[in-house]
Amino acid sequence: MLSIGEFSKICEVSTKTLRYYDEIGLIHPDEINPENGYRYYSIKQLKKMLFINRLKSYYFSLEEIKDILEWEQDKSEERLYVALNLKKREIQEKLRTYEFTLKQINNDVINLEKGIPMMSYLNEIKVQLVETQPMNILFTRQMLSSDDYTLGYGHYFSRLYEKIATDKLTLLGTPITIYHSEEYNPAGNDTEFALPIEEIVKGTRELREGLCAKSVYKGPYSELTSVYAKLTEWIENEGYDLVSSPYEKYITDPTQTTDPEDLVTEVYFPVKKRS
Amino acid sequence: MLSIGEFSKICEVSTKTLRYYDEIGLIHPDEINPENGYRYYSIKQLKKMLFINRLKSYYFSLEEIKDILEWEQDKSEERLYVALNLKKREIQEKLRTYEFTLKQINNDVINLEKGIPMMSYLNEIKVQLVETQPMNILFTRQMLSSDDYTLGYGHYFSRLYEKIATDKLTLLGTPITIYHSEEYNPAGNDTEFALPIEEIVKGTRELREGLCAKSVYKGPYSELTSVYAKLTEWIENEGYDLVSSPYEKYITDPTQTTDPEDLVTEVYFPVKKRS
DNA sequence: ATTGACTTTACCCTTAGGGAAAGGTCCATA
DNA sequence: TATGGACCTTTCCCTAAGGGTAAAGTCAAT
Repeated sequence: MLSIGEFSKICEVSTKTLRYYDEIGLIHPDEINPENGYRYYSIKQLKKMLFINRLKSYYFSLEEIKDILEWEQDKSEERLYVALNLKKREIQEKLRTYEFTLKQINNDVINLEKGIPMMSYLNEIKVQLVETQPMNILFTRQMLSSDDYTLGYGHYFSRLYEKIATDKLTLLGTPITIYHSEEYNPAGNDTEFALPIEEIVKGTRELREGLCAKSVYKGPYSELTSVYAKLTEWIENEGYDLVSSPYEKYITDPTQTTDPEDLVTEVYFPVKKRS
Repeated sequence: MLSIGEFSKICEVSTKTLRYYDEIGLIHPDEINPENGYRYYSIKQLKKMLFINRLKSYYFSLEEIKDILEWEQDKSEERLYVALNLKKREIQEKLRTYEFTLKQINNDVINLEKGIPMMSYLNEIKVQLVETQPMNILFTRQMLSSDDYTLGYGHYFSRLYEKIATDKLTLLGTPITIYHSEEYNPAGNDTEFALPIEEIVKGTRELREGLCAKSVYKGPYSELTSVYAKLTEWIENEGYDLVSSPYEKYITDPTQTTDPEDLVTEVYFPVKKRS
């Protein structure tokens, strides 16, 4: 039997950690002296502890590790195989987002080298007042959390495209997203995906004409927040009021555009002059 | 002036977050109604908030962001440039560790496909009892935290190699690391780097001969913990006692080996039969 | 005046332990 | 046998960046 200090030394895990793992039920000492509460670990527990360490190095949470350790012997290998593959994908996803961030930072660094301040692009966002035409749109409306956006967009738009194809409808323009939620809510936003088409059929509605404050933005979708801010600022300053849900028109096809910097999006805020 | 809800909606930041940022002094509302405590933000604060959001997306901590916001206007661009480059390197480092982890997971996945259980390599670690010869070593001894290991190793060994080169000494074998710390301590371990040489000069000492439990391990250094565990288990079972500090001999040169799986390391535990 | 939407503060919760305090225990040496 | 130092115990507070909920106050429109 090994005292907690000895076991700690062998596994290269602090005694604090061992006590914590005991507390959360991840690995209990083989024996506890009932008189003084001293923890004693057996040599056989080494393997379990090393396994825990390995899973930790794979970024499994302690909760996940606890689950894995509780799987029955006969099914554990297959389930572990599945779990490892899932974790692999998680890490690959993280890698992708880090790579994207690196690109973004690089962009700013290059700009700074040229003497362009980081947030100066805000001043480049121009707002114009336009009168839109009524538009017949094929739509689908959903509650979407911000995490699902990238996935959701592809999914819902492709369903709409599919319907157009199977029903032999006539596409009249680029995709549109309408944001119905009054305020930002990380849990989920009421979002409508739409495609302008010619035919009036079931599943279409009219997007009404009217006065809009409009901005055209070239760059990654992640910057669109700034466009919204700019438009809000503008209508405030110019004495307008928002009268219905803002919407975005994707001029470029994100699936066809390799560099996010080349994406072009139009943002519309339907407004009327404040009375 | 915008209420916290309106400001929250425009910036796509929750009101909770805004209150928290107020609390930690990251961004205070432009005005607070002294009667009811309501927070009011000005349109001008939008830019600041968007800047904070951008820095957050670059994985700056709120503490770091607070610092950045406090830099004086005239120096801020240069300092921001430096900070961005530092953060870039941080992210690149994370990318590298994630890539390494992916490799490791893949290794286990492939093994599982072949029906080899994840921790079975433990059973492959063989322990033998050997009698070592005395060795004259050129050494340097340091307190190293586990984070510094990879950097430290390169650094200290290259200093030793340098000395051998300048003093025209005769190298007799591969590098050795001796672990003097009795127990594992994340804050820092007493670590000795050594190279066996022929000449007895200032800065050399004798690594004494004697009975050792020895294991040879082929694979990444990150698995060496298991070898230590295995050796500890072995000396326990076979009735030996550790009599001085364990050491490692790096048979392959890590700077010359591309695949960590090919690294070969010998681990020695100086022992004597328990009386 | 009332209702519903909005806001306030306050308190507890999250991960994976680290640090420190106060006290009990073990073992080897004098 | 006493004692000192190393080791062990529990308990409490702390981390970063907010989320969730409750209780209470406030605003604007009907």
